[in-house]
Amino acid sequence: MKEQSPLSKRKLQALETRTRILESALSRFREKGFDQVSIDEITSSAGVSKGSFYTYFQTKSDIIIEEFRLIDGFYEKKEAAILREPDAAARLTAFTKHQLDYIRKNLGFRTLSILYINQMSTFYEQKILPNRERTLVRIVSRIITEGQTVGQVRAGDPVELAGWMNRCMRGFFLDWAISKGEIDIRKDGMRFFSGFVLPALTVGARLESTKP
Amino acid sequence: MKEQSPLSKRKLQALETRTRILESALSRFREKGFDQVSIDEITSSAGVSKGSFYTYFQTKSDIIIEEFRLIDGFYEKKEAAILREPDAAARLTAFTKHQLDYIRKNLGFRTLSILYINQMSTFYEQKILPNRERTLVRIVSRIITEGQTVGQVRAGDPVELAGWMNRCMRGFFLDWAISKGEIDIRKDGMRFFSGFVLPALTVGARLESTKP
DNA sequence: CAAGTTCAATGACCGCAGTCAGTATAATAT
DNA sequence: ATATTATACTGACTGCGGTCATTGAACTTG
Repeated sequence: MKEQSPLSKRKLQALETRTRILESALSRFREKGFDQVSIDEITSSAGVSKGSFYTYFQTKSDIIIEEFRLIDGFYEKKEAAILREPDAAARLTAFTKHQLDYIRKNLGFRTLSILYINQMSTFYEQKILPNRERTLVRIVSRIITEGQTVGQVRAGDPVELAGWMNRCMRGFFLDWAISKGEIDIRKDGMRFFSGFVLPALTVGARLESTKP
Repeated sequence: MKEQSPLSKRKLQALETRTRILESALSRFREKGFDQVSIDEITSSAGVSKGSFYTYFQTKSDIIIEEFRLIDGFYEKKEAAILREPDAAARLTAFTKHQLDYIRKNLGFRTLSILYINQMSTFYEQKILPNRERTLVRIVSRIITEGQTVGQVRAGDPVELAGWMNRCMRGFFLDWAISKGEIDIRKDGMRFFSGFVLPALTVGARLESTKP
């Protein structure tokens, strides 16, 4: 019998094993927290050996990376709603609101910390944070480009500006992670964005001087 | 009895032990790198037991924190030179140049990574990064205050603005750490500062629109 | 079919950060 | 002086992330 599927029995089993490990890990992380779950626990619960974990993931925290990829899908779903906003400033603000909400509700500062630590530690790898290919940069640079054509956004390479805005927000997320969630991510995050980041981008919102 | 000499024999020995551990650790870190040096190596070289390490430091990376405190002294030494610059923009630029230089030459991205990881991991805290008491914030907020009185800097709470500027730069340092030093800290750092952060602060440097 | 090759899977093993019950000794009380 | 308390210090021990030589099952080749 000719197998149409590109997945041979071997590949299928491998994928199955990988999925078992991934789901075992994620469900346990959610239940007890990353630090409270050992690789041995993950693998024995998944019914595989410890070594198998390392055929599919390079470090324990790589599991978290997997979950983080979902955020791009989230942005894509919100894109249409964001572009419905009337001007560039409102669009960027809406984007940031969605971002803060997603991170607060779906990631949390612990997961974010693990992500940052992973990105700084591992060498071989998947730099997902300052990656220009990401949906995040795509959407923001699109808003910027369109804003420039109608004179709402300052001049400059849209991709670079999007990266810079993104970087500033990353600074905020780092502060949030360090504060262990003590900072109010929505309130302080939006205040920082509206009060500092957005003015660096938009032309309309003139910076006021204290001297007339 | 309340009265106590700060130099009792006991305290002296304790301080001596602490110093021995600290210096053994720092010299070995510089020689072989943080990850390549074990606590056992540090303590046996210092002629003390492993347990002693943990009477003076809570984690291995706490040693790094110690070194990081020196940066405040560096800023203090540069303060006068920075304030010799003619206007707020030049002062903030000079400050940032010094900061980038110090971090590049004296810390490096590996040490910075360890610092960030430490700050995100440890709970019993010494939050030295987003700390409003730090020299960094003091100097920058002073520049901002003075800049506001002569109409060069936008309105707003100087301490908050200094914290925000600082936060943006922290976003850059995080990117630098993640990139493993691939980013050119001076070139890209100054471009980011001059092109994005400074315009968010100053009134003089008007943001240009592409539409006239 | 058998012989050879690939690679998923194994689990004993290692190195190391961090712990803690116990010891030694300085400071203080009697 | 002796007893008591405080604390610097010890090092065997634990738990866990990560490694790797080996095994055997799924594939390929002849």
